[in-house]
Amino acid sequence: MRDTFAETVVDWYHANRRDLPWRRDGFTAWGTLVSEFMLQQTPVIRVIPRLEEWLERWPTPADLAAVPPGEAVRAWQSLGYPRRALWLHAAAVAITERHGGVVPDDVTELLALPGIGDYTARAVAVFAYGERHPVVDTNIRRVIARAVEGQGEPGPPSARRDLAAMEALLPDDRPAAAAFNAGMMELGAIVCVARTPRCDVCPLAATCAWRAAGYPAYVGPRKAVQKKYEGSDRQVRGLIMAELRASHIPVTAAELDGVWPDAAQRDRALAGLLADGLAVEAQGGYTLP
DNA sequence: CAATCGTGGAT
DNA sequence: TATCCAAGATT
Repeated sequence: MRDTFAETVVDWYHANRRDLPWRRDGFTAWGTLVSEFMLQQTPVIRVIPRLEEWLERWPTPADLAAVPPGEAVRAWQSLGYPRRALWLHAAAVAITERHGGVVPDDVTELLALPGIGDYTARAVAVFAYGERHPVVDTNIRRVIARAVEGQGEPGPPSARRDLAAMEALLPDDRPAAAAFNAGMMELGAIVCVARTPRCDVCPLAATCAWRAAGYPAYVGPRKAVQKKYEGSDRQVRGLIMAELRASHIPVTAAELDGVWPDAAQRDRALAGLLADGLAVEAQGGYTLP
């Protein structure tokens, strides 16, 4: 019985999917949108508690739109990349004002919202509304690179190529397409992982091109090495943001002097935060917006 | 296209 | 200890 590639993944997914909040019955499109924002570059395990707090406090886009953006940044806590909180708030405002408080199901309309790119727009359309689109995230890129292309790692991201590669595998049937998207992500997340793939339990092991070729080492262009975090501007921005989140009154410049010894770097970080709208000048100091 | 943007856990 | 990596988006 030769299942197709997609059928194999879908069957595996139905039998092995993790029980995650955004997969519960009755989970809203807004909840899906919030979860996808939080999951951008932040691991599932760290997202779950923040997501549940968030949706209890702001169960609809209008609820979030009604509070100052700084409240979103504060509730974001230490999920990282706090501009996402700002953009999520701005998206909630736009959804409330332009879409009657209903999260759009159309990819083009989703793409027009702040903080939503190729991945998030399709993830919301597919997982919240069951639309048929290819979804491509880092997991799916890795599974396709290995199982289909026979390479140990995906090449540099290219939205056009990556979406076309996923489209070529996508079932015609909408529910099957949604399950295939989710299944490919899940497979990449818990089996076909970056460091030590668990090929012994992989449903695609028998047909995997990379395995068949003897696991050749990746030869293509290496992804840029991530710069060291310790001592970086990112770290200083993070330290300043932690101060602002912790205080409900303006944080003075003198207080910020204590977060980092290098004044020039501190000033640069603060200027960046002000430019990004993550910090604003208040009487006698700085606060969240 | 490349650089920038947090944080924390795993190896 | 140092490096990698995580459901990306923007400029």
